Amino acid sequence: MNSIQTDETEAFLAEVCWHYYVNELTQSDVARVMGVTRLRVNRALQEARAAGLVRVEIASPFVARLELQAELCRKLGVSEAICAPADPETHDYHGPVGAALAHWLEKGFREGAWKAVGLSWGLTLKTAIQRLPRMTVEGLEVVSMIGGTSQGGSFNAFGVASAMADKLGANYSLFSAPIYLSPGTDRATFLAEGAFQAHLARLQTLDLAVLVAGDVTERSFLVSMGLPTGVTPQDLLAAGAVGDVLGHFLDASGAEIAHPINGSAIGLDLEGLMRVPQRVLAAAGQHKVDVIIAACRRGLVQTLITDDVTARLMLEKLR
Amino acid sequence: MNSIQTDETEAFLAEVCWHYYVNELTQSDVARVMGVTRLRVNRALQEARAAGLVRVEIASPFVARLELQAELCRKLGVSEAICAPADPETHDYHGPVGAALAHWLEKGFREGAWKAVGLSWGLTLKTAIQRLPRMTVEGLEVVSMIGGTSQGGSFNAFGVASAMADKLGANYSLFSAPIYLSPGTDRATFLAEGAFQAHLARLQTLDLAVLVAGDVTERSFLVSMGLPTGVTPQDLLAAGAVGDVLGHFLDASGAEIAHPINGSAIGLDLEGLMRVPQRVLAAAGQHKVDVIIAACRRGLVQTLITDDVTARLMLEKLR
DNA sequence: GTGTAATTTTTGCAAATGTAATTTTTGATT
DNA sequence: AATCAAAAATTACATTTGCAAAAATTACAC
Repeated sequence: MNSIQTDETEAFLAEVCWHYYVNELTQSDVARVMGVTRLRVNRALQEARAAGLVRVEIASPFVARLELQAELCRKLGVSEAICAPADPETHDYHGPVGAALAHWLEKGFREGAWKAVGLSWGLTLKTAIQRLPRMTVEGLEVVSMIGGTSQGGSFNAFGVASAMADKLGANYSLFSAPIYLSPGTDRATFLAEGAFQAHLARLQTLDLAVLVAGDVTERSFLVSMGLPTGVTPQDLLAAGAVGDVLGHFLDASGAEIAHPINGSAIGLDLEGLMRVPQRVLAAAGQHKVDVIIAACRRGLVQTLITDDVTARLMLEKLR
Repeated sequence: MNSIQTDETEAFLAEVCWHYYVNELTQSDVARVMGVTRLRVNRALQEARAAGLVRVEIASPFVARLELQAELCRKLGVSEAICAPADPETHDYHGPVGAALAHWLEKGFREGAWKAVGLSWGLTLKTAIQRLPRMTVEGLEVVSMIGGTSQGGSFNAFGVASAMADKLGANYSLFSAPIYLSPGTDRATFLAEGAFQAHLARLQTLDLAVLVAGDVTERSFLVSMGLPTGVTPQDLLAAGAVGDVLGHFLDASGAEIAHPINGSAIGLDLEGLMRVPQRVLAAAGQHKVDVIIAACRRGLVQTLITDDVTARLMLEKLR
């Protein structure tokens, strides 16, 4: 073996570290003061660090969040995770998460990262777009990735896409269609319509998909207002669903559940979504923990934006 | 003013520090990951350090002693201070301090730093010499700097000098004289004696003086056995004495007290001592706190060897 | 003493860091 | 819209650090 011999006494290590870190001498100076060679000082510092003799502490509340984010990246396999600070009182996640998404989007737009942005819809997304500053993004196109409900107001597909386009001085296009085909309608026939074809083509050119996630309770607008006639939340739960992304219901492992509803969703399917180069998911809340995990496991998510409370719940679940 | 504008948010600073210190990226990599320039990372790190955001902690019991030593250097104006670890039970300082002095001397001898070493005498010094390893120091001369008492055994001037010379294979020379002239004896006449003249000449060539300090109580052998007839500890205390170095009694400020005894000491006087290029004082114990401080204030001491208990007592006094 | 092995020190160099000068960009003002 | 001032990025360079190869020293066995 050729491992270099390094076994200085702790007193020596401590003194080297002390001169170097506390007194802020250079390694050369430490060597001179202590009457040894610079090499030994250099090695001593490495040994001390390896032995955990020196511990750097970063005294900032932000560090906890950074650690949380890194842990999320590791455990969920996403390449970026952002934890907005949740309001611990109300745990109204829409505010912080919306702001974080807005900030993230703003940065990207400013860098000119995207020309065609695909949107889903929901309260989280609406909040984010509200907080987006008014700015001009040259040649940007906002494209809705799924159909909308007939009700639902400003957080519906129409409201979300138009609000964003308005904020950014962009054009937008959306499906003039419900989320789900009614049972019996032939999907191919329906989509053969010229307007839909043009829109579907646009979806192939997206360079960013902004996703949200819904759970399978009445809290989800999709569930409470958008499900096709005859489909109940209980059906979906029975099929293993933990929530939806773009109207496609996933089980805990991230696979689409075996239920006809996934075949009748109007819009970009998950395979198509995977071809969009950049994908961000903004979602938070205790009830969404499972679907967020599922979406990440499915590999849909590159950037996850959530809040610290939800993040901790997810990590707890993944432990 | 031309102070560069650096006012990053704490979140930014924390993230930079986190990547740099926790993840151990280089500054360039941090810059790349965070999408900023290396310069900003570099500045951020400096700002964070300046703001106390990063705190390096050295987890070692030795650090406390290093800090103690640095504090002693600063407060006492000595260039080197060594605190041996005292036995907190017995607080027998002779062992640790003796060992520390022995170690310090051994290092110097090994480097061939000295050719002529001046000694005082006392228990501390005797202990140190006992712990000195047997070694050969080419051409070394051991010289006693003061006279001795007629009693006192192996810690007396004779015992100390001969023991050290024996350990180091050196020659030694000493005063065949008491510490103090009896009242009435003329100093000049007494020292005109040929043997003394030769010895005094040797004292001019010393390159190291090994000093100890005594207090003004019966615990000091000098006080209990060596004082000239008619001089009592009370006399000395009344004159402001806090202890002695080389038989010269000092007041709290380090000045020699106005008492005839300082004029009748046989040996190197303090002015002569100051001409010895290197001077080390080994002393510890609660009762010696004042005299050690005094000796340092007088500028007699370059290297102070004591124990941590005494060190803390001294710093407490100097606060 | 002599040779050999192990260790330490020296030396050299590439990478990383700290810093200042220059250029570019940005934002504000007119 | 043009101009200016301020801020930021780029560039360039000196210092410091990390690391490996070569040289010197030391330790040890014979």
